[in-house]
Amino acid sequence: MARKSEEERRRDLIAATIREIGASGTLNVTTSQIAKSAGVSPGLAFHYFTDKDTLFLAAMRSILTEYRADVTQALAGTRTPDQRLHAIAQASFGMTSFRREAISAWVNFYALALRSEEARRLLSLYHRRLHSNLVHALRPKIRERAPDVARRIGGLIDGLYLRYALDTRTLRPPEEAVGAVDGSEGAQHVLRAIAAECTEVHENDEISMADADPAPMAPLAGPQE
Amino acid sequence: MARKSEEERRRDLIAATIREIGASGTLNVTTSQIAKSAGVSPGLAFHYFTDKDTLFLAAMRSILTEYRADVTQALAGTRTPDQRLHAIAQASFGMTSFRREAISAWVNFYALALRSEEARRLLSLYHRRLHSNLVHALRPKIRERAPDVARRIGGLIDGLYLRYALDTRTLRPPEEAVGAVDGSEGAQHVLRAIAAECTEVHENDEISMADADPAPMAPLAGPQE
DNA sequence: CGTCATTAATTGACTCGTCAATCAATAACT
DNA sequence: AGTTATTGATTGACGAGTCAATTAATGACG
Repeated sequence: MARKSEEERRRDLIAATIREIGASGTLNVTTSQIAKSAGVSPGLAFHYFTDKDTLFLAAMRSILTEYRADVTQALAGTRTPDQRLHAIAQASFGMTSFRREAISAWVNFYALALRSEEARRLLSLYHRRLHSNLVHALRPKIRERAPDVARRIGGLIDGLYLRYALDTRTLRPPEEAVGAVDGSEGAQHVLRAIAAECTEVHENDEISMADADPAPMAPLAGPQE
Repeated sequence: MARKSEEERRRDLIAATIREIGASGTLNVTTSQIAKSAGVSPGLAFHYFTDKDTLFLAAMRSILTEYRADVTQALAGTRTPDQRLHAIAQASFGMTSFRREAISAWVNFYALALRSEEARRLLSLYHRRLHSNLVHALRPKIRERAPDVARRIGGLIDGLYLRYALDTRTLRPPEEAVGAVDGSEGAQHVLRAIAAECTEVHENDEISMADADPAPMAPLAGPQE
């Protein structure tokens, strides 16, 4: 047997992949670069991963796992629905997701989803988890309206993430993060949107008694939930 | 002189670029492919565009121009703020933006923004235009809250676009658009979010008289506007 | 404790294909 | 005849994936 365990090598290679994608901003990174960054020979990457795409997907799974851990941790101490919503917003715009490496991985991951079924599966897994977390936190506040609202909030999180992540000020790899945009502003926006949605639901509930709107907001059922 | 005017050739090449990016889902398209698709020899692309990235950016500018024309047209006949908001939502999720080619261009464009300053400039141009349109339409309804709300609605549009665009059902290039997801659902969501935001603003205005909240929603000033 | 055989990780030179960009030749036009 | 678009063969570089050789472990046996 040789130096390191399979487990460790895979981790090293995945970490190197994320690092290199982060540095270059592209999936056009050579396996040699990645191997070098991981401190191994070019050939070894193919011993552990069948091809480049497999390696990328493994890297993306790793990013998703990190994000998931972040969310889980943030949700851990929460008791109220509002705390849970706050936790989700914070985690989505937290340092973990705003490292240049994570941004690069995410954006290129979206592009990969255009041509890789597996990437799309992974993406929809993320979507479902986020949606489920949001619904769980929203249900106590707005009952059956939770799924519908959650779909918008999920979209909002992704959209704002992309905007802040691709802001010229956020990028710039060196530590000269001068006017750096962190995610907290994004999290603020998300919480306001949630507040607005919840206020409106309550408003409508009160009014609908007197108003008797025949079809107050049709279902708009989505794929899951 | 030869067959076609410079103007025409450029258009052909740009159209071919968009077509090929759409077909492959990647920026990894060879200039030969593009040239062939445009009906010219491989070398000609470099006569009109200095290099590949320049060609991509020209293609993206073309997509943005199309989108802009769509929005402009949709806004043309409008009289009320609500009509304007409806027009923006419709255009953002209209057929123009949901062709596979446009989706592919957009998603890869986001990825390009990671490494190209010029792409980022273009992206922020799009952001500013959208924001400005939204503010213009929202101002009559919610006055000074328009810019803040517009930022969220803009983010929501982008996020939902990405979600519907990358939905497995939306993709699939052939015309077997069976359970095809079109954008209208996305547009519905955007309009609901706007409704919620506006309701909340009015709600707050009424309440704040009696309630006297010391700092009701701090400014959250953004880069533009 | 050595030493040798076995097993498996690791290496890195190599193959084979690909592609961006060039450029000398040519065709189309005035 | 002169000008300019257009061609397409070519170059030079690069990169994914392979593979035979090498190295490091393990343990069996003396």
